[in-house]
Amino acid sequence: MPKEFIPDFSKSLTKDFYLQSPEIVARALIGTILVRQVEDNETIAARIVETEAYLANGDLASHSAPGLTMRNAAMFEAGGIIYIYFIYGMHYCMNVVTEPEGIGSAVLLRAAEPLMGIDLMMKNRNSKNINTLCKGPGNLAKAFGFVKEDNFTSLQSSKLYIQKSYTNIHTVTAPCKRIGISKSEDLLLRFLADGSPFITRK
DNA sequence: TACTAGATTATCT
DNA sequence: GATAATCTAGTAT
Repeated sequence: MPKEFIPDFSKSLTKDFYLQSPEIVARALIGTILVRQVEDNETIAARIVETEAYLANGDLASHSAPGLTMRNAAMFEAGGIIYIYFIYGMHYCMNVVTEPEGIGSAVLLRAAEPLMGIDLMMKNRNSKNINTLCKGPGNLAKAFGFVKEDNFTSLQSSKLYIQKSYTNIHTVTAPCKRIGISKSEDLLLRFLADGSPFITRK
């Protein structure tokens, strides 16, 4: 960890950023910091080290592929909100919605490096291993305390935002195959912070 | 280190 | 009624 992280809402990513294509956003999010304020003024923050893009077109693995449904509605909103879904009967996953309204794309946050509120993350995860607190989309969402009620939440409020990175401690790897999908497997839409010990796997 | 099974339920066909 | 953008613990190698 290079230096202490200081949350600063004025450095949060703007609406325009989220209106870009999911591939651009997924790559650019590596190294940025997800910040969430919880009730008693405690702050949870973690540096994003792994993302996957889910496209509006030609991507059968995307939840948006079958068109608008009850579940994926958040993906069809304008970029800059989050899409939370429940999977395998027990896990939530957290996505950043991208592109303008009606398109249907998002970026799945798969792993992050805990920076602040680590005690709270440990409590949420019921684990003391800092290396795995936010490793994997289900774990990341759990560490941050995301639940289905957080679906559609804006990323442009002081309660929840993504802050620009202030150092480039990692380079972003060339895109590779996404994890855990059975359709459109060959699309290279997964981005990693090179050499980070917090990513799910090489 | 590598693979496998089991947990468990909202959502869509 | 089948499936799923997962995780963990267990057993095998």
